[in-house]
Amino acid sequence: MRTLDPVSVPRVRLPPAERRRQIVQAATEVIGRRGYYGFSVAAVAERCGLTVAGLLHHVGTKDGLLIAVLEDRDRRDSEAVTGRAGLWLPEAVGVLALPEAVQLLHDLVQRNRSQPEIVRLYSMLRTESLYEGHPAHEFFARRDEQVLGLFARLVSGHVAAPASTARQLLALMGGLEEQWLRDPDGVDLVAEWDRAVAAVLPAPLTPRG
Amino acid sequence: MRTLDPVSVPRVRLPPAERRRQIVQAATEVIGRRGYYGFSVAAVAERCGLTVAGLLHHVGTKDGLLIAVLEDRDRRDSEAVTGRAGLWLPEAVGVLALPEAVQLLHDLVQRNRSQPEIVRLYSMLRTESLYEGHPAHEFFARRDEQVLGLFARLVSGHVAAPASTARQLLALMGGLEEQWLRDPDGVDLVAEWDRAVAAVLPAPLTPRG
Amino acid sequence: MRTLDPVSVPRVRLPPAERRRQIVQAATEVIGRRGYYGFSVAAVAERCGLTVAGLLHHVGTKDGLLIAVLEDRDRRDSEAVTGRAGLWLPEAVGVLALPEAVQLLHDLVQRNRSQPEIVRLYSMLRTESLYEGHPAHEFFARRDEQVLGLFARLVSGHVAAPASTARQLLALMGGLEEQWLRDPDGVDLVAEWDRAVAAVLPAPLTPRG
Amino acid sequence: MRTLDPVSVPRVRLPPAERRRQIVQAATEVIGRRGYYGFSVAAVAERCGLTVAGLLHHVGTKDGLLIAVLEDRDRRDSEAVTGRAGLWLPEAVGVLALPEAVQLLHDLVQRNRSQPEIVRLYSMLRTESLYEGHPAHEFFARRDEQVLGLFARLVSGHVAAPASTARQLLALMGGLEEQWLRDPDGVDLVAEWDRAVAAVLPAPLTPRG
DNA sequence: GATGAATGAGCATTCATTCAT
DNA sequence: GATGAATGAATGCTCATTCAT
Repeated sequence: MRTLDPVSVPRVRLPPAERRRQIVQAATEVIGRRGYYGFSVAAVAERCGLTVAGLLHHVGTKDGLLIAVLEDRDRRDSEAVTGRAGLWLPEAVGVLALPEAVQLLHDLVQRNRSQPEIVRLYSMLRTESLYEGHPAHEFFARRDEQVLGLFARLVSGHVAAPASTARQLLALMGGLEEQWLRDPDGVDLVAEWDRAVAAVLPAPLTPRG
Repeated sequence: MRTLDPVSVPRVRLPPAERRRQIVQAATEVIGRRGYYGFSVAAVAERCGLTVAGLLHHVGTKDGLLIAVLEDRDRRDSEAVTGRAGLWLPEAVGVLALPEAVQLLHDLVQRNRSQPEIVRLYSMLRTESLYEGHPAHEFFARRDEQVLGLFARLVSGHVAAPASTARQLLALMGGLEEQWLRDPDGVDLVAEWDRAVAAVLPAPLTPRG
Repeated sequence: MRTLDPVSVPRVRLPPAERRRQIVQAATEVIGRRGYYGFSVAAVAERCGLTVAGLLHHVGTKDGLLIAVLEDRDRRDSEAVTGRAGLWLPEAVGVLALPEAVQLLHDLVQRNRSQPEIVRLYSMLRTESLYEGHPAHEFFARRDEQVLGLFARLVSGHVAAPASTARQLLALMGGLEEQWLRDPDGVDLVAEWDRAVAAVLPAPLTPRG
Repeated sequence: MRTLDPVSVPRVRLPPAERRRQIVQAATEVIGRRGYYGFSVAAVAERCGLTVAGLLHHVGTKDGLLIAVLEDRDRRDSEAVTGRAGLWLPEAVGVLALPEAVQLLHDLVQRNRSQPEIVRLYSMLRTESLYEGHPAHEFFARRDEQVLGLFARLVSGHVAAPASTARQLLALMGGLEEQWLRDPDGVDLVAEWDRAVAAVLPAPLTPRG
C-alpha cells in the first residue's frame, strides 16, 4: 500500500480536543492531496499514530471525517472574520467603501498564503464537488453562492456589472492560488493578486501590508 | 458502490479505432467526475460494454488509460489549432495583433463551451496533479508553463506586465470554466469570459461570433 | 480452480496464539504441496475458516505468510535442539564422538518422519528457492551453509574429506526424504537412513531407538 | 507483471521444427525456475517472441506445454543412451560389471553437468509432483521406479542390499545436483559424485574422463 | 479512548483460453 | 503460422466498517 509519504507517529493517548485538532489537520493534508474519493481513512489514521478503528472512534465514518474537516474550517473562518463583524451576512457589507473592500480581499489572500494546506484542500474539494454525487456538492454550491454574493456587494456601485466582477474575482482568486500551489516559490501569490485586482477594479488603491 | 449510472451495452467486437475512441470518451467522463485516484477501471469498462480484462487489453494499466486519454486530447488539440498554424510554437505568436489575440482566446473558450466533459477532465486533473505523486503531475506542469508562455506572448507589447496578465488570463479561464461547470445554465461562459478580457486587457475589441 | 480439498470451518474469533498456530499449519500444508509461487493466500484462508482479508490481517502479505511459516519453523527447530544445547553454534559440536554424531543424525531423521508436512514444505521451498528471485532464496542458502558446516564438524576427524561427506549426508537426507514422501508406506525412512549412514561413515554403530 | 527477466526477442516467423525447439527450451527454463504451478504461458511466449495465442497455437494448452517439454526430454534421453543399447529395459543391464556400472553413472552425471537448465527442470518437477494433483505426478512416480530398478540391477551382486544402495545413489544424485545448482562455482558436481560413489560402492575404480 | 479481529465489497492486474481473422 | 480482441476466473491486496474487549 503506502499512499503519500508514511509519517510514522508514536502511538500515545491524547486529550480529546488535541486529538481532534490533530485528526482534522492530518485529514486536511491527505484530502488536499488525494481528494475525497482518493484518500483513505487509513492514511489519516497513520498520520495520527492511530489505528483505523481508533480514528473512526472519533469521527464515525469516512464522511464524518470530511464533515469534521469542513465544520472545523467553517468555525475557524468565522473566527477569523469576527473582527470584521459578521462579514458573511448579506446586509453587513454594503457599507464598505472601495478601498476597504480591496483591503479586505488583500487580507484574505494574504491569510491564505500562510496556510497552503487549507488552500489545497478547498481547491481539491471545490473541483471534486462539481460532480453531483460528491458529499460536499451542496456545501460548495452554497459556499460559492455566498462568496459571489459577498464579492458582488463589495464591488457594487464601483463597477458596471458587479455580478460579473464578482465572478472574475472568484475565478482569479482560485486560479492564482492554484498556480501558486503548483509553484510556491515561483509565484508571489499576494503580489499577483494585487496586480489582478488593479486590473479588474477601477482606481485601485495600494493595500497596506 | 455503484459508481455513476451504469450504461449497459451489448458485448460485441468493435473495430479497433472505434473501440479506442469509445474508451477514451468513457474514461474522459469518468475521470472528469471522480478524478484519477477516485475512478475505477471497472467503471470505464462498464461504460464501454467491456470486461475489465477486455479494457485492459487495450490500455494495459490504469495509468495507461490516463495516458491514452491525455495523448488523445493532445492530438485533437493540435489538430484544432492546425488551421491556426502551429500556435504552440514560441516563435509563431509574436506576430499577432491584439484584436487577433483576443479573438483567438474567445474562440478557444467558445470551443470549450461545446465540450464540457473535456473541460471537466482538465479541471479535475489539473487540480489533482498539484500533488507530486500524481501520474499527470509533470504533464500539467509543462502544460501550464506552455500556456502561460503562449498567453504572455499574445499580450506582450500591449500590457505592462505580460507574465502577470498571462497568469490572470489563465486563472480567469480556469475559474470561470469551473463556475460554469457548477451551474451551466446560470453562467454564460463565453459572455463572462469576454467581459473578463475586457477588464483585463486594454482597448478590447468585441470579438466576432 | 478448486485447490486442494476445501475444509470448511465455522467462522469464529480465535485467541491470537491459536489463530497464529492454525495459520502457520495451514500454510505449511498448502505451500508444501503447491510451492510459494503456486499457492494462493485464499487457499490458506479457506483452510482456516477465514476471509482472505481476515488472514491478511494477521500476516500482512503473501510474503509475510511465508516468513511467518519460516520463523515459526526456526523457533520450533531451535526449541527441539535446546536439549542438545545450542547445537547450531560452530564451537558446540567439535566435541562429539562419532557414535554421538550418528545418534544425533538418527534422531533428526526420526523426528522428521513424524512430521511429513514439514519435510514436504522444506523439500518444496528448498527446490523452489534455487531460483534467485524466490523470497526464501537467501534463507535457504544460509540454511544449507549452516547445515553443511554442522555436518562437516560432526564427521571431522573421522573421515578423509569432511566437507564432501557433509555434502553426501545432506544429499542423502534430502533425497531419501523425497523418496519417502513419494511412497510413505513403501519406504522406511529411518531404516534407509541408517543404512546410508552405515555406507558413508566408517565403523557405524547401530543407533538406539 | 514481469516475471523472471524479460528477454525481449524479435518477432519473426520460424519453421515449425525450430519453433518447437525454441518453445521447449524456453519452457524448460521458465518451469525450472517457477515450477508448473508458478509459471505462466505468457512468460514462455515472451521468451519466444510470440503472442500467447501464437504459443498456444503450437502446444494447445498449458498442460500441453508441459507434456511437450517432458516428451522432448524423454526422446532426447533415449537418443543419448541409444549407444548404450536400450539401457532402460529391465533385462539389458544385468550383464554389466561393476566398473562399467560406475562408469555409466559417472557419464550420466557428467552429462547432467553440461545441462543445468534441464537438471533444474527435473529437480523442480520431481519435487512439485510429489503432490498427487500435479499433472506430472504419475510421470515421475513411474520414472523414479524405473531408475531405482535400473540402479538396483547395476549394483546387484556387488552390494548387500541393492535396493537400498539404489535409493542411496538416487538420493545422492538428486541431492548433489541440487547443491550444485545452488552454488555452481563452489560445487564440483562430478568430483563430489565420484567421491560419493566411492563411499557407497565397494572397490570403486576411478572412472575415466 | 483505543485496539485487534474480522468481514464484504472493491480494486488493479494476471492468467489460460477461445475465436475470428 | 500467428495475431488481436475478448472473456471468466482468479490473485494479492485495500478499504470502510462493525464489534468485542
